[in-house]
Amino acid sequence: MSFKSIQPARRRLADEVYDELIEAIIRRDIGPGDSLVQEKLATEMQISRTPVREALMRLESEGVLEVSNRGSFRLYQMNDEEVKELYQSRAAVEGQCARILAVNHTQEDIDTLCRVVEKEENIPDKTARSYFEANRNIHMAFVKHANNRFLMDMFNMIWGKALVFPLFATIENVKLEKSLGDHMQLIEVIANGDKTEALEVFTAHIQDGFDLQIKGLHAN
Amino acid sequence: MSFKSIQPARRRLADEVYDELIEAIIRRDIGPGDSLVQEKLATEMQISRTPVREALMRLESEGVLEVSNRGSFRLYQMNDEEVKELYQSRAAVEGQCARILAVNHTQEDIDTLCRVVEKEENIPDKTARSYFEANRNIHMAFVKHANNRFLMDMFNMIWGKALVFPLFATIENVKLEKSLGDHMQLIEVIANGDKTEALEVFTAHIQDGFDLQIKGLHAN
DNA sequence: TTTATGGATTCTGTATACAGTTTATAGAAA
DNA sequence: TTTCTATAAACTGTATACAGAATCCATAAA
Repeated sequence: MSFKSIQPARRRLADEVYDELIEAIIRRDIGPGDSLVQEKLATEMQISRTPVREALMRLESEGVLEVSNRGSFRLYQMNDEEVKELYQSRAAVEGQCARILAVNHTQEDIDTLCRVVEKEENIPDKTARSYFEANRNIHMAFVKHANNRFLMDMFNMIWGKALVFPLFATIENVKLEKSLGDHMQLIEVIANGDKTEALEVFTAHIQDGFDLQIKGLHAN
Repeated sequence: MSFKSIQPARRRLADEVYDELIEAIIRRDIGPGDSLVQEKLATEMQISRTPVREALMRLESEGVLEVSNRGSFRLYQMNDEEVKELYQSRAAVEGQCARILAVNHTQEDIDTLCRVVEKEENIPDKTARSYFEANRNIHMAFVKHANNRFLMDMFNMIWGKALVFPLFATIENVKLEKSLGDHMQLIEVIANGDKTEALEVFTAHIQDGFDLQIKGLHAN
């Protein structure tokens, strides 16, 4: 008999670099306009250019980076129209998850989701980053319970891109608690079992998030 | 004044390899079980391992390939459950496009879509590949008209994965014309303007496609 | 005959070298 | 001063070299 290996694939240096770059973007160590030069990053991390290059190309294919000067990379900057499109695609993924969950859920699913929401809504500090992560964790819980690998992948793609545009800084001046308090109603509509209603409620909730986002973007 | 360059990014050798590999998968030159060895592919294409490696890693991150022996790659094989999940994610993306189009379309959109459907439903030969491409082109037209970069990206991701599992061979023994004839009704429901109805009709259509797929998979 | 064990083989991951391309710079021409 | 041009600098893209990990195979031990 044989077990499947726990680590599905060998961990490559490129994966470390990938994670590190994303962390740096969230920390705002990498800002818009910064040119990401392979050689520089490589010497900073004390490795060769090869894995750095691989990580950069992956981030490009995911839409986080774009080609700039001399073929090197910089952060991709979204405009308002693209932010709208991003939220529409969120509604596509999470709305479908709501439909699936409405039709197909156990009492245990509901209980788990309740616990997640209760835990996450208790954010430690009122920074935009805490809000962002609590919100993401809650929404991720819904997607996870829908049990669909591809919807999960898409969710991660979308929330990966989200960190690109100046989310943290811009949203700081907006009432965050309001939006965070709305999540229980999402669980209720799922428990209710009407898939069409579930989709509409999720879509409306995401639309609210979009409105907040835009308000934040235009506040400065 | 300055124009944006037409080719958005420099074309890299890795991109060529990527395209070539996908073509090889569609042609069934690369089959399930085949081990894709970097050195072998590189010498065949008369280039070095570097760009080959980059293309393989990209296909892995997209879920087309998975790691096999000694860390090299092979085709990822979906099981029935995953095929179901794939179709659910199609419904998420294309259902949302239908909602967008129902609310927001011009007469010109409708006319263009009609032309596309008429043109594509006239497939030259009755091979599974022709059917696959006609069907994809029709559905792609809807997504394009929804004017959303991210939904378009997701559509491509999904249909990229679709070529992985034995779609062509398995579906050959199923009535293809039936499904291909249903597309006009999709345009009608959009023209009708009810977004909820539009989503339901699209979802049902995709569900039909799934049923055909499963029938084909189990016919041999 | 089956089960270990050591070593050859195969193939990847990472580093490095080098060529080619794009941008910046400085000096000449207008 | 402005505009062009040639040269240098900055980086990338691709090839190659090499170390190390996983697998296979042959041989020896049980």
